[in-house]
Amino acid sequence: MSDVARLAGVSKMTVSRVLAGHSVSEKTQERVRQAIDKLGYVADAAAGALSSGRSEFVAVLVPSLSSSNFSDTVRGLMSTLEPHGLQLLLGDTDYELEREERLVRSMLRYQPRCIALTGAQHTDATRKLLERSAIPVVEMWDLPSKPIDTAVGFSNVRAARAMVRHLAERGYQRIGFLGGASALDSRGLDRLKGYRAEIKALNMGEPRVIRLGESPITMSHGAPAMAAMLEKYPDTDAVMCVSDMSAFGAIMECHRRGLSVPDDMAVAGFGNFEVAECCHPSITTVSVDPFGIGLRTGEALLAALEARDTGAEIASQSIPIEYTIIARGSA
Amino acid sequence: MSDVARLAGVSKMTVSRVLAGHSVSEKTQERVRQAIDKLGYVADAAAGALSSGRSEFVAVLVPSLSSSNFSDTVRGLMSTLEPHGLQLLLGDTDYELEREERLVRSMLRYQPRCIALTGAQHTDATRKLLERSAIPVVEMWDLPSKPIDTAVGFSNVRAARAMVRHLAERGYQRIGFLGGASALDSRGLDRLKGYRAEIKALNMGEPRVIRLGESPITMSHGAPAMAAMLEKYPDTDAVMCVSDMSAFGAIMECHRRGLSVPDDMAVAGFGNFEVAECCHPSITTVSVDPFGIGLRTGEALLAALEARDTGAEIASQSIPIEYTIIARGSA
DNA sequence: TTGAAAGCGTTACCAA
DNA sequence: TTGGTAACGCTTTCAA
Repeated sequence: MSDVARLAGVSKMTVSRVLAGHSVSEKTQERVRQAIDKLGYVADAAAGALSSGRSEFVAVLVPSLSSSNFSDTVRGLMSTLEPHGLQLLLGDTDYELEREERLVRSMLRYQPRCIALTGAQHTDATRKLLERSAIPVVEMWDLPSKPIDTAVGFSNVRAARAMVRHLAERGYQRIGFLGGASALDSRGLDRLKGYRAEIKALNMGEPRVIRLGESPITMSHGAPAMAAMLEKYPDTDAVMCVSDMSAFGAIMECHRRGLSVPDDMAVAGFGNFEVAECCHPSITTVSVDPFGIGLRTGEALLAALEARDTGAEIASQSIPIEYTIIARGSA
Repeated sequence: MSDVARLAGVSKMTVSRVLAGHSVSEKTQERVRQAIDKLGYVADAAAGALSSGRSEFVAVLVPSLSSSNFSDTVRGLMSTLEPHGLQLLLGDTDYELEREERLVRSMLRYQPRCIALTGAQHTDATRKLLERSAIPVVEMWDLPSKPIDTAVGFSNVRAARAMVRHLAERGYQRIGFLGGASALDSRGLDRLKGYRAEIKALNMGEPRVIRLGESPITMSHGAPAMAAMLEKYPDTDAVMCVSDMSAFGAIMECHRRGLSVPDDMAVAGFGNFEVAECCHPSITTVSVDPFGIGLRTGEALLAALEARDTGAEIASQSIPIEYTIIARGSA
């Protein structure tokens, strides 16, 4: 910056002002810009952050980058935050709370302006770290009963209950659930909880649950899970899956066995992934809006930062994201 | 840090040394750690970077976060770089060279230690920026004829040619190509180029090309593209698709029309996405290794940094990633 | 509209 | 093994 200042014949401060868009006469601005171009000068953001006491980082933690659910949420966040010059610090927790804690600790070292996490479950140490950092926090994809600060999401329990009701209304009597075995995917566990609750509420007998494989649930989870279901509860007439991914795999397994979907076996998914619309039969599912969760989270974060700047006290809130049952060919 | 030092009864420098793992007596270390815990002190990475003149950032640019291809590459990068305490700065160029340039410019402000880009195409300004920054650069997913520095990828042209040969060897005579319309997806364009070249080399007549929709190519691109192909070249007996995603959509469209795959119409994909293995019929495809590209890129980056530290001059190289044709049911 | 000086929180360097 | 001092490159603040 000194070099630029010297070449333009001004002080460092003037260069700084030009870069920040503060009031500088046209002529001076022009000269400074030319000097910048000539030297290929790029301002050091770390120094700026240190000096001004405010970074332009937003920390974001998702359980898995390879699930389109979460990568879409990240895209939503990016599209909201980038225009404000904010830079995402992205971390993949791999569904592990300890990894989340490690990542939070490591990211906090960059003094992010705010942070978005996935889910309601965090280690005590994570909570303490966040509290101490005193920055705005948003929990995504869930509506925790005791949110740390703000939350943007929906109740996976209720969404799963709605799907069971949907299947029951369509006349299916012996409804099973295909989920993951991981004790760490709390969205998945909530869906299972919802399934159990509604089966009980509707007096539909013993729950029929198959749990197979680690999160993130992929297509290849579906086939063996469906096979296990048919083995254990041969008279099942419908299954709801924790994800469209496994629903797709389950349908393929039915095809392979010569079972017609939905006549011999109805299948429902969760998430409204692209495959649910494109495959045959298309998959009845719960449509959620991952990109929208990212957008709304971004907006909530911006609002919190704005409030902080103006000194306004902002009430932390839980922002519900709509979901809908989409009835298609598979159920 | 001063607070910690005071509480532990040492100087700031000693605290800094404890954090950096430099030689400090056991006893002192213990006291310092206790003080850190008690105060919940978190070192400021920006200040450290400023002082030491080296950040812990690695800039990474991909065309699209929603393609599992690239999110897997990002995961590969993360898994290699995180153990070394490096933090990814991730950017999504949305297949736009100008956006890439903007992102590079913005990321360079954080003084990343090195940078990974996707593809061989960049604006002149981007190239100049990278040159000026004088940090190690890796281009991924391609083997440019004039790499900026290091490259990790494979020839999409050759891979596509290999697929055409595979189909020809299987006896298909009238082979078409289903690709995207985007002029910016150079991996896609290279595959088209390879298709044309091999069709010509094998004397298979006029190329039959349908180009529809923007990148990233998704499942929903496939059905209309297949429809257009049947409209324009009704006697086509095989199509190769720029991606497994559109191949899946194309197969669904065949099912809808009562065409048997592969008897009435063979379909091949590209990428060996999960759906290619799980759907029915399973899809013949080119298996590439997106996670491996990320891994190797991370290793190349680490090697370059290492070399820089030891003062060794490292020759920039092009690292080829293997791909293979996987023959399955669809072709 | 512009400039000078102080200071942000850390690490490099040299001295003890 | 430890401590003091001077930077790192910027922005804030105050003065002109």
